Amino acid sequence: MKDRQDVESAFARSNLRRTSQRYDVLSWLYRHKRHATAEEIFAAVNKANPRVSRATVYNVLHALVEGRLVRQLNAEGAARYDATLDRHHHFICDTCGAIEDLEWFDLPAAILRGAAGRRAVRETEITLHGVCERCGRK
Amino acid sequence: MKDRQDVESAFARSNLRRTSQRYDVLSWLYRHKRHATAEEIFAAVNKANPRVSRATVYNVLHALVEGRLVRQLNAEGAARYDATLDRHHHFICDTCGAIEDLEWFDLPAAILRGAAGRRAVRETEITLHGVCERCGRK
DNA sequence: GTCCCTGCAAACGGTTTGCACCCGG
DNA sequence: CCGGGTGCAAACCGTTTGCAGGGAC
Repeated sequence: MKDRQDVESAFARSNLRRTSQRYDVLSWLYRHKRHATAEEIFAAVNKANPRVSRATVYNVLHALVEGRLVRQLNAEGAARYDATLDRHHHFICDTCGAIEDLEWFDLPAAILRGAAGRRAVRETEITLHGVCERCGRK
Repeated sequence: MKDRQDVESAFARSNLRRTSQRYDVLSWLYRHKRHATAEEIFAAVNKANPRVSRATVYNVLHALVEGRLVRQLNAEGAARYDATLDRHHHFICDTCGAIEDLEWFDLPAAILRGAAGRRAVRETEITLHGVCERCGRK
């Protein structure tokens, strides 16, 4: 099963201690939808394995973000988490609040260089805001 | 004095009822640094005019965002607010957490169109993450 | 064996709410 | 005068913390 290998190799790559709770959270993120809140993750993972507490889900998410296995997205209300299997940007609907993924594209290098000046850029985050297809049809 | 005119004309443009609390908040945003949290705004405005309560600052900020006079930035922890006198992007330092403004630049139209598909885009938000000049020098 | 991780519950910070009063149009 | 805006305090929700016990390496 592919998921399991992905999770194990992610731990191997990352120098993070592999605990069952970390395994459960990361594997859930690989298997489920992006943009989940910590609370959603806690509910799902704790249901499957009650040996995972709320505080630990928060701890684990921080560790995974720190180890670059998971990406944190600051939205209104609660933070949202994505396993970083592939890079992508986001679209947020003004009307219904849905967060949709957009395929990855690069900011042209010349523009990026001009904008960044002397700062060292690690990541470019692009979020489009507007009206999603579903809301636009009404 | 220029500020006052800006604030008044912003209310005229926006169809928002002009109350003294709204005036105080918007005028403070015009006169002070960007990226202030609601709490910072409350502290400053309430000090100058105790007739402004915390709840009202939150109400007012929502109304101003709704009326497009102010932009809301979702960062870690608390939301941050900018009066939208000019458009700009942001840089957030991984090390010290500072939020710096970047001059406005457009995402090339062809790229934007490709990314958006059929969605109606109202705004493009670009946030660069990395290490700021000050932290990079250490 | 050591240190880091975990579980629990209490605390915390930012934000929202309910309701009576007030003021702008 | 009407309807939306305001002040206050309590409630709420997402998140963090302190500490005792447990598991990874």
